[in-house]
Amino acid sequence: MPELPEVETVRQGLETIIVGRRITGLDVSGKRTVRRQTAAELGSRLSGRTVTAVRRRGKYLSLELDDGQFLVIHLRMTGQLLHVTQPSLLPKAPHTHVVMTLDDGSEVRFVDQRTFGEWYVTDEAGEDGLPADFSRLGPDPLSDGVPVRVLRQRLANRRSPLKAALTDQRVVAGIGNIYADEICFRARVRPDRRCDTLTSEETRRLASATATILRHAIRLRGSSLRDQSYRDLMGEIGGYQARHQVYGRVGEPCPLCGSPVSRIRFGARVAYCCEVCQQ
DNA sequence: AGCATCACCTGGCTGC
DNA sequence: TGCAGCCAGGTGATGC
Repeated sequence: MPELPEVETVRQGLETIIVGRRITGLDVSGKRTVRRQTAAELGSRLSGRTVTAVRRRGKYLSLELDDGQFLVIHLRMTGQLLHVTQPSLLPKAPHTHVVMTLDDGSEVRFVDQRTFGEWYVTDEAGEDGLPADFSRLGPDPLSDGVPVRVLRQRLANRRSPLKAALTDQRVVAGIGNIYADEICFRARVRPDRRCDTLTSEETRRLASATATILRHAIRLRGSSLRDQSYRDLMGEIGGYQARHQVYGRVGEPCPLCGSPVSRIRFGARVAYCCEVCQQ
């Protein structure tokens, strides 16, 4: 599932191949990917435009166009962007819902098995020069950082479990299921701890673990799980899954103390953790 | 306001 | 072996 490190890896790839390129065509075959406007409107607003920048906040991608519009893409759970340099040699994969053609003849294909992913175009910009809708999102740990005092203030009055807060995109943008569990493990705090019981020291460790884990995961180009639904723009899988300490490792020894990793449930959620090392 | 729950969707897995 | 039913999971809507 693409979270911040995976989306950032895709962003870096897109930046390389698309900035300065003109969009020459858009073929929308899926019914659900484009829902805020018609496929025809999306196509006509993108055609002929040149991409000037590719930016990201949390899990959202924004392609800036030369007329001030933004093409916003969210991969949700199974969305993949693939760059195909010789389209005639590579048949479209199943679940290909959008094909965007560039002026060098290459294609960016959007493949999304579960059709939760979304594409839309907007011209409403926020103060930060990103699409206005992004203002709902909390700070991006990579581009904005997560100062301890911000995290402390955002967690102090919440009664929900820590993992629910970490994956709430209004608190911090970009953390999902995998990295929330890894961050909690590194900070040695249980994912089901009530936020308002966290000590300053624990919050400090959470802020620090967030930065460390996300940066490391980006260096390794993200995590691909067994279904390999995450792949980068060139179709390559990531490398961070080998570094997961607790996520998906129920029963395996905790890297710190050796006791088996637990899969705990709270509310409708599941999390992996070491019940000895994490309090 | 803040929190919980559900809907959205498909393929793979589990258990009978 | 076959198949029903569960599970995964980010986000927005809805309900309490």
